[in-house]
Amino acid sequence: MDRKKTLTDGWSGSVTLNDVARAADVHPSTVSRALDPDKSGRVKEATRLHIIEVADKLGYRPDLVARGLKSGKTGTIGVIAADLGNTFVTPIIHGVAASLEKAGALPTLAETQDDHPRMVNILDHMMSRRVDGIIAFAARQADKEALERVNQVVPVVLAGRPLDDTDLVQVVQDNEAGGRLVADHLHSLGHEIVAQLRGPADVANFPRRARGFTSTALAHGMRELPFDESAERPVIDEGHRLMDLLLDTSPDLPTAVFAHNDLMALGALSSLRNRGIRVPEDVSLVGYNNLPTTAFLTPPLTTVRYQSFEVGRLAGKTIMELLAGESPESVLLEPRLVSRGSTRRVR
Amino acid sequence: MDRKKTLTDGWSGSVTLNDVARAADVHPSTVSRALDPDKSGRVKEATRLHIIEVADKLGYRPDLVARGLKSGKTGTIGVIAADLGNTFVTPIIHGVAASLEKAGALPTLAETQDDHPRMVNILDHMMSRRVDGIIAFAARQADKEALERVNQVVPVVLAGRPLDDTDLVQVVQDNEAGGRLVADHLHSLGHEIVAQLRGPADVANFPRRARGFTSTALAHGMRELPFDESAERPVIDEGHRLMDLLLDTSPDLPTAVFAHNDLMALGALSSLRNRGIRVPEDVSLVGYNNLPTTAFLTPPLTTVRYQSFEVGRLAGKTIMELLAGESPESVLLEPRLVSRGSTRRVR
DNA sequence: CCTGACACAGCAGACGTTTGCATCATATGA
DNA sequence: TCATATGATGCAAACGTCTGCTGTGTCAGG
Repeated sequence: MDRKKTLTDGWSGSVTLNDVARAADVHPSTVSRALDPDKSGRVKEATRLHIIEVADKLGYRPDLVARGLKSGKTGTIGVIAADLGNTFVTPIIHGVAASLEKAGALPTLAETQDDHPRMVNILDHMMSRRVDGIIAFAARQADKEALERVNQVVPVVLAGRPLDDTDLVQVVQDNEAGGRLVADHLHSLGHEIVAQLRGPADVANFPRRARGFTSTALAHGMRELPFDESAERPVIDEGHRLMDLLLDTSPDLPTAVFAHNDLMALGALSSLRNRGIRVPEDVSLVGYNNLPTTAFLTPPLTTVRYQSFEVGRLAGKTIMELLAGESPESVLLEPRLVSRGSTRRVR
Repeated sequence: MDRKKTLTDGWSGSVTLNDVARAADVHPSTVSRALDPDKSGRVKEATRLHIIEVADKLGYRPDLVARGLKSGKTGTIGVIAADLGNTFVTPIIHGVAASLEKAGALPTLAETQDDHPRMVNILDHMMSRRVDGIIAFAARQADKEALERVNQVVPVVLAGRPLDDTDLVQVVQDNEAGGRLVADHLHSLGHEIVAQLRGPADVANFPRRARGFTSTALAHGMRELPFDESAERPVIDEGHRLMDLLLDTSPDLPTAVFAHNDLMALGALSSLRNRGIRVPEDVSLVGYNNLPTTAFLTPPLTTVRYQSFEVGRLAGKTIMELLAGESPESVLLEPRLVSRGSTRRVR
């Protein structure tokens, strides 16, 4: 029953239901029913075939805008990222797009740049566009209330970035477990003096990683250097800055450093290099996210795999389920440590 | 989870022009005019202020879907990528989003996976959604006809990936110049036997890079090893495969290899490493695109800077100009070589 | 006072679909 | 053969916004 008209077969511009109706000598409503798979049982088979033939010949394509106005559903999901320049988000978008496509929906994209007023504007704009739902992987704690308010009207799913104290459905990784994995790993290599380069404190991922790491390090009897400075944004430059700061202010040198994401690890790496500190001979280094290119660094970066594509895919799936009236649970994905050359046994 | 509409908040989506009209005790058309900056001169100042006040109090938000049906403009630009998993496209999307936002438009995203039928489906779907224009950075030569047909109805801009023999507006880099830069660079380092790892032949970028490289190499009297195999897709694995193939089949070893993009260069790098061939001591390696992490490889990768963000930004700007009835020219950006440690002087 | 100009606001018909209801013809059962 | 059920289609009213036209008043000029 593949009666889909493709552009390459010839596309006449804007043929409406009425045009088809006139050409097929029936009423527009009959055309509407004939073309709707759900309703087509209510039209005589012969009429239906005739209408379909005429529609095809004319190159009719339904106007999804008009349908959206009538039905209240636009088939569009708003997707909100913090920073499209961060390669971490690409796989998430990728996953979302793949997932939505199955349902015939399309993502529409905006970027908050981690700015709360911008987030509010974007939500406002998307509501005006009557998106059917929203997937946000840009949530900061400050955005919570606005997101929850939107959720009264259309489903909202948080992806990649969790939020504390909210009932919003979330599809995220267990960041605390991730932090624990890193501490376990370093402990198993014999490290005793460690430090963290923290990501922004109001993006819940980072405090959670920190918490998991600290508690486990403590449990193992490791010493974590007190260093509470955190990055403005989780980017290369900030990793560099924090590493410099740590080296300049700390009386002791850690034998291992946990940077809260791979980009910050990169910055830390170049900071260390600049000072002639070798990785992993002098200091072991761990990142987070497992960006595709980290395996090709020298040394290859030990990191924590973040299933970004999977997060996106599940977020897309989840929002479609919400739209279908189901009640999907939040998802907490398990992290996995990827041990490579940037960490090494001490002593 | 309970998802009933609450009609008491600003985003309920149920406050219409009619609601405002009723509350302000005027006709809907008057509200429409009062709220339209262009038409507001046709409404008495006092009435206008009153209407605005009421609209604000009720939290009125125009329904962009209804407006779109009436006006034929949706404020949405279709953005078509080949592979959202390729980090090369992120900055382009980023640039597009930044540029559209200024005009109050929003990108809506789809992915062809470099498959022609999918491209046709996507175009079809986007036309149904009545996008105002389309930016494609996924164009393969096979897609040309379909894209040109769409261009009869709404403006189409090609970004990042050019097309041969078309009148479509393009915002791309001068890939041939890029290829020339690489050959010049290798020549200046004294290389005489070189080879290319080619990207897919039907993505115009790659043959152009090849052409620029080959002609300049020839002009410099360098010898290019005959190796016509090209990658199925411009990804890490394919770079690895091609490098293996070259090493297995070529009687001579090149002193320098030009991989058509950074990801392929990464693959080539690991292929070389596996065989104990050192970079750059034994073979110099050049990539293309200047992905953010290439500078952190060991050795840091010599590559060609592709201004992806700028391409996206200009593509967005261009399509808005087309929508405004202007006639923007195609843009050809100049590449720049970024010389780093993966290439070295021979002899 | 009358006429015309003008400023303001209402009216109603689109835009392309969907859908409850009405209508008509035909088939069914007694 | 009549009444009723059934099946197929037409009718028209929406969805929320915009806009050309049609009234109203008010005011100036004659």
